[in-house]
Amino acid sequence: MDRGKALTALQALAHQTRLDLVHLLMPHGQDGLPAGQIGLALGMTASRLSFHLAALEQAGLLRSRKQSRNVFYTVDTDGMGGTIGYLLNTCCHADPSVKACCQTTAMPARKAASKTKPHPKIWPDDTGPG
Amino acid sequence: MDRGKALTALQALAHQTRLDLVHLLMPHGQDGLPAGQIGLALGMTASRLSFHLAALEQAGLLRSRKQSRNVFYTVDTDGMGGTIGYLLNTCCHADPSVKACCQTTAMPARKAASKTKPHPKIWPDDTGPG
DNA sequence: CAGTAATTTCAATGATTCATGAGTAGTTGA
DNA sequence: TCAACTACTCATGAATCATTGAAATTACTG
Repeated sequence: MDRGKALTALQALAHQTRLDLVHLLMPHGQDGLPAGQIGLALGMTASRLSFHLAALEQAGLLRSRKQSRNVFYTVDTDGMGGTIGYLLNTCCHADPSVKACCQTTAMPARKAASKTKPHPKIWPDDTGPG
Repeated sequence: MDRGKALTALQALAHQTRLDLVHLLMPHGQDGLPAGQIGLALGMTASRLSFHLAALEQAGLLRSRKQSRNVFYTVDTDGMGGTIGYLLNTCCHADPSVKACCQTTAMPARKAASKTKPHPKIWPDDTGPG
C-alpha cells in the first residue's frame, strides 16, 4: 500500500456514512449485500448511497459485482487491512504502544450471511447514523 | 474509543500533511519536537503548521507541552492505537483477514530522540510531502 | 523596557465535499 | 414492446476545509 492509496482510503473512511457502510458489509463477507438492501438498512437515498459506495470502491475498500438486476457490494479486506497496516506500520513505524490496539480477541469466523436477515445491530452504541 | 472520537481522529488523519506530521513525530517518542523544528522539517509556513497541529491535537492524536518559548508536540499513542483499534475491531469486527495487517515484525524499541538531529528520512519512498 | 523569537489567531479567498432531486440506463417478465 | 424494478449519473447549492499573510500573544535577552 503506497502513500497515495493509503491517503485515498483514509479520506474515504473519514466519513460517518462510509464507516457505517463498511461496518454493515463486513459481517456479510464475500456474499455482500445488494445496493438496495444497503440503502434500506441505513436509510439513505439512492443517489447518496451510490455516491458513498463509489467513493469506497474507488478507494479500494469495497468491491462490487453485478448479479442480474442487483449490484452486490463486499468489503475488500485487503484494502482495509492495507490501510490499517499503513497507519500502523508505516505511519506509526510499528510502534509497540500503538500496536497494542491489535491485541484484542478475534471474533470467531464469521458465518455466511443469510440473504434476507437484516444486520442485527448497527453499532455497539446504536445511536443511529447521525 | 467511541464512534464520534474515532470519526474525528480519522478525519484528522485523512490529510497528507497531518499524516506527515504523525510520521515525523512518532520516532521522537515522548520527547517530541518543537513546532519550529517540525515546520523546518516539513517546509511549511507557521500558521499552516499550527492549523494542522491543532487539528491533530484536538482529535486526540497529538499532545503538546510548553517549554519556555517552544511548544513540543508528541504523538498520543493511545489516541493513535484507539483509532486504529476502532477501525480494526469495531468497524471491521476484528475480521481475521483484516487483522492480518498487524502481523508484521515490530520495530525494536525506538531510541530517545536527540534534540537537534533532524529526522533521517521522511518517508520510505521519500517523494516529499506533495 | 525595547527588541527578538516562537507560536497562535484571525480574516479572506479558493477549492473540495456532500445532500438533494431529476433524469438515464440496464434487466426482468408479461 | 411496455411497465416495473434496480442502480447510476448529473447539476445545483450549501457547507466545510485548506492556505496565505498579517496581526496578536507569550516568553526570553540585553
